[in-house]
Amino acid sequence: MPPASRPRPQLDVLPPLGRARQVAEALSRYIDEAGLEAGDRLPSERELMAALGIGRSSLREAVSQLQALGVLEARIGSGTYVRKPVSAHTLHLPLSIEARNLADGLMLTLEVRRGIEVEASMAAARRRTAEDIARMSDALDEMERVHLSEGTSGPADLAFHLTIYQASGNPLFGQVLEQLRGHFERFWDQPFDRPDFAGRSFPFHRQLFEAIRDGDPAAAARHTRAILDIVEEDIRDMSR
Amino acid sequence: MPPASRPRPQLDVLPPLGRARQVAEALSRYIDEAGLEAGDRLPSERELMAALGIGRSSLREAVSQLQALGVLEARIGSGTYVRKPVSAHTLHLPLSIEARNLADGLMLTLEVRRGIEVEASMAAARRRTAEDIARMSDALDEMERVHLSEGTSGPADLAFHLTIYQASGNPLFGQVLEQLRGHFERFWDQPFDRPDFAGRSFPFHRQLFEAIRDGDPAAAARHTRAILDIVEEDIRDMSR
DNA sequence: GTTCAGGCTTGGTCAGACCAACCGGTGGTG
DNA sequence: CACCACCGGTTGGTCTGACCAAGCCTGAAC
Repeated sequence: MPPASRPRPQLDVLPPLGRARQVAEALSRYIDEAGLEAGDRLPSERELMAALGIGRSSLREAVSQLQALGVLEARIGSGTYVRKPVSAHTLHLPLSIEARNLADGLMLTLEVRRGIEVEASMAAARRRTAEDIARMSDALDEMERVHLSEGTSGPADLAFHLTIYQASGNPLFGQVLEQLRGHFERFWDQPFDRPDFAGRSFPFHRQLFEAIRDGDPAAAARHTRAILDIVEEDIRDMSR
Repeated sequence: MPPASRPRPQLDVLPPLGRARQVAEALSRYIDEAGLEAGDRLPSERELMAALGIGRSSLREAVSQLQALGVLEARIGSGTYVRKPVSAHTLHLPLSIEARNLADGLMLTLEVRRGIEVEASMAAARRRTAEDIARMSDALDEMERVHLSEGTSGPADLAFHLTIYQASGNPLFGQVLEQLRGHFERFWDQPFDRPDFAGRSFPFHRQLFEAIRDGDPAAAARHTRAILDIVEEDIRDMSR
């Protein structure tokens, strides 16, 4: 403690906790204020560390954290890119699940998926806007077109479901399901090798759309269950 | 194994992507194999980097990532500690939620919770064993006892729901919901300040138990929804 | 106009150094 | 004997500077 005559030589206490956290927050704020969206590029690390007045280590640790949180993606020789836009008020809640169980059973993940997927459909039926309906309708048309012309419709199917998650008004649905789907599909080798995989679920998609469009949560839940029940059956068939 | 004609000087391609990822995985494996649990201490950074044969930067970036994922916690002058045990097979799904105010974040996570919670109750109603029923019954009795004597029942309520997750036969439910609950309760400061919080959900718990015991998935889903609806209303009330 | 080689940029890694907070033992003091 | 101030070693936190490898981009050669 300095003498009374000279109370304190302006000792602004440094980071009470986590310099990397501060930097990560600064980057988040930058992403928000600069209006960066998914795919956009951040300034180079050298520029950032100069602008923030910090060493490269600190900058890199912050980037590393945001990378682990799925916010950023660094590509060597190219730059650092935004994967999902964030702001300074973004709250991160990382979940961890033991994947050993998943390896021998995607049925377990499918069950969790069903719960979330049903709830998302119900939320969409309650909150969908006119734009949501238009988006879903377009995606559904495209999906049916691809399905009829090619017999299968992997990406188009995903696109349709994404519009549903979007219509739910709760971004968490899309985030959870996106990753769950990712790890889900990684388990079997050729999800689209069987051109008729989950093909029987095809007609239910329009019913699901109509239920959401008409604002009928119960029907939306029912049709979502029907689709996932078919997926479940087909998985059982394929694993025999 | 030196090549016969020396077509290649053994050029094991280095990290295709992410050295930090490899290190983080190595640390996860170590935590698993060493049987470390929450609160246990890791070797010092100097030891780790020597043992792994890497520079400190790489080690620190990996630790930084695991820290962002809530797995580790570094305390300066003391060491690095485990917050939640993981293994090499642990799957991380980082969620980000844009929460201008707490109540919004609460509602968003609650919605996801509801989906999973309902599905877990239905699964439990389908698959519960005699031991499950006994466990649930005990937990319910204890919860009711605590509730009547103390007016509130946080931990006992959690214990009851855990028996449901267990009865579902799907470990993923427990894993996801446990963490979702954790984040959930961290959002507001004094979850148990209001002794009557979610108190109205009290009677529904026995109905939920009976539905699961009787193997009635539809009723189980209904009562689970009723409980969470009350939680939702109370959140709305408290945030006013 | 196409191709490709070489240089520049960018992220990735390493090494060494110093700082600040913490921990534990040591020795003095009551 | 109990207590506590002190001090040095340990540990995470940060900075600097250097080098590497992969992407990219420009410009010369064909």
